[in-house]
Amino acid sequence: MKEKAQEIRRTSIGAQRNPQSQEAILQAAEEILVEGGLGAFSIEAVARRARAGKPTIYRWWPSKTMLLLDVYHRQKYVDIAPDTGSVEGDIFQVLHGLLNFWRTESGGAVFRSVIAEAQTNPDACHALGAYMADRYRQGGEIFRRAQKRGEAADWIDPGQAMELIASFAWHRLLTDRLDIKEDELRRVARQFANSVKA
Amino acid sequence: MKEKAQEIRRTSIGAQRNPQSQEAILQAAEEILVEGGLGAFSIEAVARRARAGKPTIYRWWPSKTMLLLDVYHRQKYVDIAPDTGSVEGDIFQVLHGLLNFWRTESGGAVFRSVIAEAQTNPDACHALGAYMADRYRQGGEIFRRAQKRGEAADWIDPGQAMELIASFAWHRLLTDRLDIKEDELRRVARQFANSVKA
DNA sequence: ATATATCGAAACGGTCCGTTTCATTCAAGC
DNA sequence: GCTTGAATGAAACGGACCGTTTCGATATAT
Repeated sequence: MKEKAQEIRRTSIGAQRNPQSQEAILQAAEEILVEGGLGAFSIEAVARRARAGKPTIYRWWPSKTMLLLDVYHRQKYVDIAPDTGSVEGDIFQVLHGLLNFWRTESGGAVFRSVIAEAQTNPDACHALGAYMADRYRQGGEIFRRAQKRGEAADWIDPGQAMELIASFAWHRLLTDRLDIKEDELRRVARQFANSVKA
Repeated sequence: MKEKAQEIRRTSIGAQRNPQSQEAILQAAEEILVEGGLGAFSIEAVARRARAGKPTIYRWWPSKTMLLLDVYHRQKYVDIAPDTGSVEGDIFQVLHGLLNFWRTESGGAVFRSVIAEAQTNPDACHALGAYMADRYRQGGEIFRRAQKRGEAADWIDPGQAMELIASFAWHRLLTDRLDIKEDELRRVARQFANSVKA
């Protein structure tokens, strides 16, 4: 598991940022979040695992919160605006994709940590809010298409409709109930599809 | 603000728990959560504010998490199953009640802290999950009544429908967006009501 | 009267915080 | 080529909080 390259001590490469250290720090931070959660996430622990000095971390990340947000933004994206041809199909796809990603990849642990951090740190809360607003605007595409097809009512706010769907996924993530059965998830998707019907 | 009674030093009242200390500790814990959030919530801080000894706290609460959950369970309840005569009215009432309680009372700060704690502590997560399952079962009454009236489809799972509504409220709480305008909230209630229509 | 359990205060070793000091390494500028 | 200066990891600092132990004082229960 451990790479040889990580066992040799890194040192300065001159008057410039060492990308190997940056990568090692972000990597270590993510691993700690996945293995031990936000409770195990400390600058000391990250520095130890990355074989980096604490000043090196503090030089490039002003706080634990910012390092956490940086780890979060390195995560890969889940397609929040699939096009299956029907609203119900699209909604199911979004929910299935989100829950599955959070359950199987490292994304779940990282995102849980970001949300928890946002409850303590106003900066994290603001950053999270801005990011989510943008994603919901994007994801609202599902409903804009449905409105063009006449499948969704005009009074529906696409972004807000997407927020309701993501809210359900958040709730399952935060209560550790991502392992929803497929027929249950189909019923939820059906209900959400019903909610926008004309 | 500060009561005289809290300024005199409390002491043992014999071989039994001192209810004044218990009350002072829970009170101090709640105040700290409201004023400084979960980040300021430490056993040391609670002991200082309550003028209590740390061993006294640790004797009755095994961990910070359990003290937090105790504070949470002292909160007053929001009626999650009102009966206005229509599903849409009921849903609006539930959402309005929840958001308003979280915004104006101390309940919001405390609940945010519990959710955040649940992302770190499995005990808190399990306790929260069990509590929420029970509340959704109760709150599902709204939809059971609607089904009897023929206002809601039979394939709707009342508890699950209530979970979707609460999920939206959670999401607003966690992203610090409780100050939703009334007409927006009405649109959300309308959409949720639409989602259960036959 | 004695035993017992509680109370608050104080101090312990340990962890992590954010910062400072240090010797080392190497790019940039003269 | 030589000097300057920034970045690196290691070590140590004072401070906060952790969970625990010790302590003397208090008052119920037996």
